[in-house]
Amino acid sequence: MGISERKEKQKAELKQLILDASVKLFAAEGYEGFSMRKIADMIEYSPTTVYLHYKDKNEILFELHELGFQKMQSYNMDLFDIANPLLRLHKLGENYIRFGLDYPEFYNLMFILPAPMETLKTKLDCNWKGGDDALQVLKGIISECMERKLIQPGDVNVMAMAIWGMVHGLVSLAIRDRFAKLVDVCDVIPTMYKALHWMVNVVEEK
Amino acid sequence: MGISERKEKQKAELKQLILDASVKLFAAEGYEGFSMRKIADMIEYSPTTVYLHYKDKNEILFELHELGFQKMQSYNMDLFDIANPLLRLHKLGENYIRFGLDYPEFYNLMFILPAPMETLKTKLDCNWKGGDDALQVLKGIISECMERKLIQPGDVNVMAMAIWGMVHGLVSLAIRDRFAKLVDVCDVIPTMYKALHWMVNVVEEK
DNA sequence: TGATTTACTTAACACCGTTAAGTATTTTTG
DNA sequence: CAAAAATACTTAACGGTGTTAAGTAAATCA
Repeated sequence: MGISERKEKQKAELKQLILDASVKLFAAEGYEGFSMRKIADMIEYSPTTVYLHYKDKNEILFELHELGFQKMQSYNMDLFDIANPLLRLHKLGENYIRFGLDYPEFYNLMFILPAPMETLKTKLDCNWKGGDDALQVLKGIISECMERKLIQPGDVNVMAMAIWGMVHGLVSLAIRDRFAKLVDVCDVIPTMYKALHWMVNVVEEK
Repeated sequence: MGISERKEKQKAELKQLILDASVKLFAAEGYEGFSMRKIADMIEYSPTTVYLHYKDKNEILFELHELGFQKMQSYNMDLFDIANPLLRLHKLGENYIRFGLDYPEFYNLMFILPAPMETLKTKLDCNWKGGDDALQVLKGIISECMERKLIQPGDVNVMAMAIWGMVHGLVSLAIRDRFAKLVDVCDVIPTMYKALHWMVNVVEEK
C-alpha cells in the first residue's frame, strides 16, 4: 500500500517538525517560556494539531530530555582514550559539570524538573534510559578503580551516589544562583573543579 | 495619632493573614498548586488586595523560603551539644538530608526554585540571609575540624562547597525521583546516609 | 460640609494546557 | 460512480494563571 506508506511518512515528518520547533523554542526560551501554543505558532498549525502527535506537553519535554542525554554523551566521546580509570573518573566529573554549565536548561530538564519523570511513569517499560546509561558508565569506572586498587574498596552504589550527588549538587546550586555568597561569581567554576578534584583525590590518597 | 497607629496595625494584620494563608496553601499544594487567586479565596478578599501587601507572587514565595530556613534551623537545635566537630559535621549533614526529605516543598523553594532568588536580586541589601547563615555554620565546623587536625588541611570554601554540594545533590536527586534505578526505593535514605558518612570518613581517615 | 485619602473591588489583558465539536478533504467500500 | 467512512486539521471553548487600570464606597482631614 504505497498510499498509506506515504501518509505515514508525512505524519512522521510533521511530528519531526514539531520536535524541531520544540528544540528551537526550548533552546531560545528555556522551560519557563516553553508553551504548546508557541510551538503551534512556529510551525503554523493550530495548537490542537500538536496534540495529534504528542499526548501532552510533558511528552514533548520527555523527548527533549532524551536529546539532552545525547548531547551529554557527546561530551564523553574521548573518555575511554584515558587508560587510568582514576583519571577517567576525574574527566567524567569535569565533563558533567561542563555540560551542566554549558546547557543549564537541558540540565534542568534532565536532572531537576519533575516533568520528564511524570511521562516516564506512564510508559509501560518505565526505564530511565538516559540516566541509567550515564550511571552505568560511572559505576563501571568506579569498579575499575577498585579492581586496580586505586581507591579504597566499598559499595559501588554508595560511591556512585556520593560522586553523582556531589557533581549534581555543584551544578544545580550553581545554575540556581545559590553560590553567590560562598565564592565570587567568577570563581564559581574553578572552585567547583577544585571541589571535585579534592573529593576524588581524597579517595585516592587514602 | 492613635488612629493611624491602629490603621497600621490592621494593615499589618492583613499582611499576616495573607502570609498565614500562603503557608497553609503552600504546605497543602506545594509550588505547583500555589496561586495568588487561591490565597485571595482563602482569606476572602479579591486577588488585587493581595497586591497591596506584596509586590508579586515571588515576594510571597521569598517570605515562605525564609520561613523554610527557620524550620531548618530548628533541626539543628541540639547540634552544638556535640563537642567533637567531626561528629558535629556528620550530624549537620544528617539533619540537612532529613529536613530535605521531611519538607521537600520547602527545600524546593530554598535551594532549587529560581523564584526566591529573583526577589532577592530586587532587594537593595541583596543578602541571602538564610543561605549565608547556614553556610556559616558549615564553614565554622569545617574550620574547627581542621584546627583540631581531624581532617586534612585545605581551602575551607572548597570543602564547604564539596560537602554542601554532595548533600544537596543527594536530597535534590532523591526528591526529584532520579534515584529510582540506582537503588531500591526503600534503600534510598539509608544509602544517602552511607554516602554522606563515606565521604566524611574518607576525609577523616586520610 | 466638601475635599482627599484609604481600602478595597470589578473588569480586563494576555497568557496557559487541554478538549469537544465541527469541517473540509481524501480514501474506501458497496 | 456515489455514499460512507476515515483522515487531517481548525474553531471555539473551559477553566485556569499573574498582573494591572480604573472605579467605588467609606473614612479621615481641612
